Amino acid sequence: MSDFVLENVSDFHLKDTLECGQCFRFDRLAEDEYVIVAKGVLLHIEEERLSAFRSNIIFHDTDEDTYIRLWRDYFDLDTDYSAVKARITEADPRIAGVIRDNPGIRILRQEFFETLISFIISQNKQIPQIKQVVRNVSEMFGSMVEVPKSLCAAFGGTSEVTEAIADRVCRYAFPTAEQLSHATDADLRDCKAGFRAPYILDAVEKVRSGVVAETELRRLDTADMRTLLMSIKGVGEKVASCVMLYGLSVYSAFPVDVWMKRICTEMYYDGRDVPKDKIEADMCERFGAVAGFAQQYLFMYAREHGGKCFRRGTT
DNA sequence: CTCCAGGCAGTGT
DNA sequence: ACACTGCATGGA
Repeated sequence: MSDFVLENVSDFHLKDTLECGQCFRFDRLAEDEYVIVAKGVLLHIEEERLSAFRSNIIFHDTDEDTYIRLWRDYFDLDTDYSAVKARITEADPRIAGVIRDNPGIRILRQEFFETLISFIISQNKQIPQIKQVVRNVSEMFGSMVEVPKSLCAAFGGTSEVTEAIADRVCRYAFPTAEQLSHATDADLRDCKAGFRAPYILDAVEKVRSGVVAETELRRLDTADMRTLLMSIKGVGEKVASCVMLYGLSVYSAFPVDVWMKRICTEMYYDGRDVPKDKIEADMCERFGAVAGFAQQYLFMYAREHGGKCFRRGTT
């Protein structure tokens, strides 16, 4: 199978989109080359930067039909990000600079169940550790995915999966609710989920039994959607917002975590300490239907700038 | 060693 | 309504 190439794409930067904290199922091969596992498929993807704002995107070993069926939706390529950016900038002109620093971030349209479990795992953990636990869970309970030929070639092999690939790349899809229903508390602790193990079990049971069903969630308005999600143990305000934004593509959601609180108190409350739910309500009012996009640009900004300051302070 | 990490549930006022 | 604490695990 040959590659599918999307030429001269704007508002798309693979690295920033994957590494802005919304997704945990990718492995980096090189600066602009990644392996992503989603929708039960392993994607070997590469970006060729033409300029600061334009790229070719190479979907290795992918035919056009698969691109249309899976990846166009996953990477949100039908959304006009210049319009999104215009609406954000209209709501707060100061964010223009933040967007200019990371103009290629997109909100991935990820799968609901995987997003739910992943963000339950995310609480009180750092991103590399979240990735590791999600990978452990996938390897223990998920199905193995097919490794494309281009990936073997990238590792110097011909067609067989080498040790190097197995080591660098997760080759297991995230498990379905049915598959995860076989997990015990001890299994999940072996995956290093720690105290989140019972939360995962509750989420799996509610999804598998239909108490929390994706189709029903999508029918509900955002308030009821959020309430239903929060009926799961281990799902609070922040995790519910993340599941809505990343796993159900509700772009009016605005997750507020420590980073978001940090930057919002600086930008909007003159450094005063404001509760997170108040911040969330205010930002949703300000940014409306594009709040989720605004949050993602701000998150990247907070992590880069805030992170640097902290590292300078401690070393 | 201690402290903290994309929080949340449980318990106390 | 709000403040405080414990929580598994690993890295700084």
